[in-house]
Amino acid sequence: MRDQRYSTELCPRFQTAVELLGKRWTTLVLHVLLDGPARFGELSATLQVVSERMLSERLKELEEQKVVERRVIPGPPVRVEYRLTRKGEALGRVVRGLSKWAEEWVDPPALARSAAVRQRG
Amino acid sequence: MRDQRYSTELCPRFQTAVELLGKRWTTLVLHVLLDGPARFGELSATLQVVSERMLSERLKELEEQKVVERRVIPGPPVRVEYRLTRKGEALGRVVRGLSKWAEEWVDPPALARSAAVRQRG
DNA sequence: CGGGATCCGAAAGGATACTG
DNA sequence: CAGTATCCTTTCGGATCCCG
Repeated sequence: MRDQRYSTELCPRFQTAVELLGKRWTTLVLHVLLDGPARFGELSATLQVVSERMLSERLKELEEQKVVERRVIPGPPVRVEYRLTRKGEALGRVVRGLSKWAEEWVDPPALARSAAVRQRG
Repeated sequence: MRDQRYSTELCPRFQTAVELLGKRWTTLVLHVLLDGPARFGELSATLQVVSERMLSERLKELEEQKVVERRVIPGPPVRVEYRLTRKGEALGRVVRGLSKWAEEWVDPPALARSAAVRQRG
């Protein structure tokens, strides 16, 4: 039965998750890190649509939430590697699920366009 | 191997999915609809943190993406019911996955640091 | 290389009032 | 009941410059 769970407080844990994945780029960053650890520069190069400022910000948030681990490799030049924690891998599986859903249900030509979106069988 | 897939174009389908779930409240709405069809007023009452304007906007987007179906029940009073489509149920399973992740990995005390729910005063 | 600090326009979203 | 319209504040995020 639907109740008041979401009234003012929501399920706090779920909300934390929502706010995390809800932020722009976060899901993309996680998706890339699913392929393995990467350095800041790599991430930045791979995710060219994401500015360095945003990338930095998102990584910091993910680190605070213990979703990614930041490892400094002494230099020079200093290198910094980011990798998913166990918690992050678990979240990554959710991201994979989203990715799968997109492959299965979102058809390429339609996208955000209006027009006729063909429904699958 | 990590490549340029995300350079400027990204995987378009995945990006569509990200933009959908990424919008504030969308995930919450889907989570509620997982419990079954609901009318606008019900959704609004359940999701008290979400303004009617936002709820309306998100529902319209979800409808355009064929994630939810809008059914008008003639009145008066006119009633409008929203329910997940098959596509929506599939996406809902992703949302459930996120919910599960939150239950399993997000510890309650940590939530205070994350931007709290905007209390309406 | 891997960021942080600042500025500023764009966009999201809340409050309120109104409508069919 | 199920939304719209309008206004106005808050936040987001891109650009740019700087630093260890």
